[in-house]
Amino acid sequence: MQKSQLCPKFEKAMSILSKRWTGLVIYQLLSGPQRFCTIESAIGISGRLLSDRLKHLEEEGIVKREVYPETPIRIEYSLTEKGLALQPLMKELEIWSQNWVTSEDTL
Amino acid sequence: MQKSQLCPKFEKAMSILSKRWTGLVIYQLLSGPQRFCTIESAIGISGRLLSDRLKHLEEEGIVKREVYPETPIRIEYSLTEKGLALQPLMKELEIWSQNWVTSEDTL
DNA sequence: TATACTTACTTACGAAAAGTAACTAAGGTA
DNA sequence: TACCTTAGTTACTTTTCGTAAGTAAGTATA
Repeated sequence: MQKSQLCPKFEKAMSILSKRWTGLVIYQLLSGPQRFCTIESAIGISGRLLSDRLKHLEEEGIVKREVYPETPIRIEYSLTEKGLALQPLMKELEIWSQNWVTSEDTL
Repeated sequence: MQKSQLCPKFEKAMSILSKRWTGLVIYQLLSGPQRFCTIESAIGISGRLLSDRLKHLEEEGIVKREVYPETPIRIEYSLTEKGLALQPLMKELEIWSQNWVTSEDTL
């Protein structure tokens, strides 16, 4: 097996998107900043994995985390400029899914 | 944990793209029909997983497989219309990666 | 005839990641 | 003190991945 011949930047971008749940987390955050439990129930991910994904997306500079010391505590996750820049891509995926994914596909 | 509130078609589309390697396989096939071993070395995937991914993409109607009984045998994989329709999305990912992925990110 | 070569896979198996559920920590409330 | 809320973490099982070796079909070579 050989090393890939692809552009490393593209490969990196794809590796972020092709990790399970990360795409959906980003998509969900495109509708605005929100807290942990909101994302959790919106996309149906478990706390264990959401915690992991948010941590990685923060490290990648795609998501930022802000703490509001209210009662009960509020921690909001939102997209950085880098994260928001994925909007056109998500739009294309919406278009493709509407045009090509049938209702039988979703069963 | 609750069920997701997202559009099922979009979720399905994302599930295809967020399975490891599928995005790269589709991207690679955008440059034209090609055989198993070409894809294998171009993106650095193992035969075991490439076989699995091509089978699934065929089931999804994104990839088609054609056998040419030459010597040695030639089996070509190419994108269907549904697969080709992912080109704009891949273009957006290229743009994003060029704008936002740094060379340090790729280390 | 037997051995080897090519492509396109498949099988076996240990390692890594994901899924589920229960648990913890911090802060406030009854 | 006991309990509630959010935001996680831990423990454990199941699924998926990665690596390497093996198989099958069809030539070609010694």
